[in-house]
Amino acid sequence: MLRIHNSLTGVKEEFKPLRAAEVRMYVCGITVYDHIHLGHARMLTVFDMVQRYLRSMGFKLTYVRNITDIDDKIIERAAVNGEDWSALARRFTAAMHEDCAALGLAAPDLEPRATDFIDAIIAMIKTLIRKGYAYVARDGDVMYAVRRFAGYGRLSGKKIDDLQAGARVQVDGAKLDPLDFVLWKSAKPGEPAWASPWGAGRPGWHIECSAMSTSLLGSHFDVHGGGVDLKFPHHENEIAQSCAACGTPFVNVWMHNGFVRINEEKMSKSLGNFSTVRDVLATLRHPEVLRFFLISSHYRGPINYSAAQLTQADETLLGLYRALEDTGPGGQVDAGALAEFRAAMDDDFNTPAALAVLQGVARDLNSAKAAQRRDAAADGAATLRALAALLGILQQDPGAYLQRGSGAQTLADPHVEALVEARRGARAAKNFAEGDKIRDELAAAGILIEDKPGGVTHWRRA
RNA sequence: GGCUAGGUGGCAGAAUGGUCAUGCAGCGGCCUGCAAAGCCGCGUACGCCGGUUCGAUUCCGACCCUAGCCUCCA
Repeated sequence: MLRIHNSLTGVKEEFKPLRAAEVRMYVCGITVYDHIHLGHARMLTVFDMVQRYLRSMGFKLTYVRNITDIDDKIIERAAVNGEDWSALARRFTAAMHEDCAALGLAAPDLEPRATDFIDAIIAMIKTLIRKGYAYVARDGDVMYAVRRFAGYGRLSGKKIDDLQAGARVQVDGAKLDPLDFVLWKSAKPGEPAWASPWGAGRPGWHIECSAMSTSLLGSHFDVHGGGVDLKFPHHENEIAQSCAACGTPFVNVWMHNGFVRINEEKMSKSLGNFSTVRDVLATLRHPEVLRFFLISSHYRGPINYSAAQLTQADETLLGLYRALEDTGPGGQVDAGALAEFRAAMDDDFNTPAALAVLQGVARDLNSAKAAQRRDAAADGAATLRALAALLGILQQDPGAYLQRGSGAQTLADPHVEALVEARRGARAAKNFAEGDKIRDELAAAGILIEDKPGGVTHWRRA
């Protein structure tokens, strides 16, 4: 039985999809005006993990993750670059897809772009106006009247009066209430614009997600996810829009992943303390190290990013790959380990606990290998690979993975092989001094030697 | 100021009212020509103060500290 923490109620609940054996999930994606950073990578990886696990449970999943390809930031950045805004959006969409592929993320089933849903957005705004939830302000923008929606603040646990008392929200003369938010922005000269009943303009950010999610998944669906920073106001506003326009409940389960922090501070574009995915990946032995780091703690908690943390993730992953080394295909998946693993994942996607199960399997596998119990080793390897597949890790060839290295390589593979062979010859002749000298040379070049039973020597990069 | 999530051993990070998390690093042992890897073993961790309880890291209350949201942000 899968239990998921629902941000709407604040507790873990048994997960029951609206339609039997079918799950509809929407996740707020990226605004494409720059390269994605580690914070985005966490969100993408978390919901990739969720997606894989739901599918492994046998659910027919429709996973929708949008792309915001029209936004103030995009327009500003394009102006700075002297670039066409849509060209810039396309460029960073392509870059994001490259990064996602590098991270080993399965593509969502649908990846709608806001600019392809202008008609649906306009239709939704018309409905909101007709039903009295929205109004045209005197500057021509269309605003949502927050006080008309009774449930406003339920998701974020905020009360409208508290929000106003403390925050000193910037008062915009065109708004009837300071908390009202924009649904349609009238275009200023030179800005991208679409025709609408309220004149040329573009959609506000919040309405995009309401229009795309309800268009593709229906007015009432199972799961909606995103980073915690979207809880308020973005997701609160989505609820207000979708419920008011459709007249139905909107989402059953809200999931929010925690932040990536750096020096105990949120990593974000506005603070300027972000590391892009591609920069970080360039320092790693394999993108899987980043994925492993991201799933090493529970998705709802914060994680603190540092190079030392990535090194630790690298070391741990290395150990798991070592266990898989010299194990062939075949073998039976251990039902007990699988059940333990699923129990961990069923508890609100407890990936750290699931990883602990993997470690236990790896230990047994190592013992079996040491004792030359070939069948047990094959079963252990099959189990380890099968469980890890559900998390999207340990699917590379172990030997190749271990030889990859994470820094600049000082010695090419053929040279390494030649030295390893020379050392083998020296040792066979009991010339240990020479053999150790070669091993020291290799170590100085970042190559580590491991002698296996039967005169076999493995090498790997530090 | 309002609201939310946290404070676990050297580090990372789970669970849990009384028995093991797990990993990395460290120490001892086995194995090895020596290593490495692996296996076995070891370290009396739960922010502070009260309360409930036979017993609390785990429940309740106060306090301290950290992060986040209240403006764009995954």
